[in-house]
Amino acid sequence: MRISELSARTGVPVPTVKYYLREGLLPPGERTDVNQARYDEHHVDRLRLIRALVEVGGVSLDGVRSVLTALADPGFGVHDVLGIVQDAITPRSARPGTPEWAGARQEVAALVGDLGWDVRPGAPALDQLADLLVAVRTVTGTATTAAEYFGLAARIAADLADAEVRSVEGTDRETMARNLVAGTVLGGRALDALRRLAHEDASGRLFGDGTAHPGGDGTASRK
Amino acid sequence: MRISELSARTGVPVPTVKYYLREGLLPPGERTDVNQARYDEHHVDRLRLIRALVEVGGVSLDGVRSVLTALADPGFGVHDVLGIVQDAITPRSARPGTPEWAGARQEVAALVGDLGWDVRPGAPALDQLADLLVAVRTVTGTATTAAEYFGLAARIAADLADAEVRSVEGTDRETMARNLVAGTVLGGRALDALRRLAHEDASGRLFGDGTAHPGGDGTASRK
DNA sequence: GCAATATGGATAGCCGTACTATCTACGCGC
DNA sequence: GCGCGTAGATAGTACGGCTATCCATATTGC
Repeated sequence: MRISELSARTGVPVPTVKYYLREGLLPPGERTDVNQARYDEHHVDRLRLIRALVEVGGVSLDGVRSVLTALADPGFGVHDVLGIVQDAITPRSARPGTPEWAGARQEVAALVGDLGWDVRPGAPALDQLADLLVAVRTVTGTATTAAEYFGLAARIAADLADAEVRSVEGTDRETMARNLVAGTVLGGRALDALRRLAHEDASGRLFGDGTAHPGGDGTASRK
Repeated sequence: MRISELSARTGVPVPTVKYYLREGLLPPGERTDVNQARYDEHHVDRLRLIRALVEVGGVSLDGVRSVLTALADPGFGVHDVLGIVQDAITPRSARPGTPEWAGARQEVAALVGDLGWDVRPGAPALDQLADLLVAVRTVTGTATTAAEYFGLAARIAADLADAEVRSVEGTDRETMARNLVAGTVLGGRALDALRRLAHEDASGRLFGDGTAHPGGDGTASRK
């Protein structure tokens, strides 16, 4: 197919497709002439994955590029691809170097050790957790420990992660890796959105003033 | 205190503090002369909250502004403030209007109804979940149902949300609301980071090749 | 008392990200 | 054979979040 059909099938404007080609997010089409190229289903899939990661997952184009590169390279196993996508979506820590940060980072490492999780010692998520611990202490003015603040969420995350990772098992490497990427990025957003809704429900039961939003019957039951 | 001390106490550069003042994120200091103003502890707290939300929480300045406005207005109850912060941090849906989206949105509403959650029918997180369902179907090429895809995460989110909301109870409105805001934003990031680590652990057990982490920062960028 | 520095206020400029527009030379399809 | 589509290149745009500069006035260290 030509670029206009690629655009029509995915809903991505032609100039944007050209831009992605320039940026190396899409492999060039098969050249049939000096100013003609042909694209195939693989391009459609790629483009759909890019848009899902960017629009719904909020991943930067730079992050998408490194993920796609790893996906396309059979030298990377499924587990390697996961590490790469995590590095691509984890914000880099802003304030390493202060003593309180170093302490927080230490606590995080200890917590992860206690949980028995086998993760890269340099995983950026560890730094991010240190950032978060510092931030929550600064904002609340309390001396919350890592175990207090992260404990419940960590146990819950372990259960969920197990189920999610197992759910992609069983197909070929490419499909597993792609689904693991989608699961990591989109699943993270989903969990966050669900948590917000659950917060709203819980907050309404605890702090609500009884004025149910129009359409509700005012009873605040659950489960 | 004067602006330089405010800057020193929070680590925020003076020009940025001025910018926040211009943008209405910080209330003006108490004027003592034609070109002198005084700031107090309240400004320090505000600034720390702003930086936590922006740097660690990834919230936009626009979102921060609406949150701070609601926090400062005693007319908003704790539950109202939560709704406002959620609206501020939930990305607006990109593709409403297509039939598949409408169907997904319908399914999401049904799922939330089944769970017995009492949430605003127009909560943006519901639209976001519809986006996610459409995206995951597009990427994987399967017809996953909302219950399948969201079910486990929803139950888990409910447990966690309950504990989190209860943990802010018991102080004055201002403190509760502030901690609920911080809990929503920072707690969401924390859960996401923990989930990534748990994914890494689970993936290593299932897909790992046994070669334990040999350094490397994992980034595979270009340009 | 006085120079050096800081302050508040305003305006303008910068940087990165992600596109979007325009231009050119050529090919395809009726 | 003529108009639209295409590939490729270059340039421009929009937005968010700062950063720099300027000015008139205050404060501070000596």
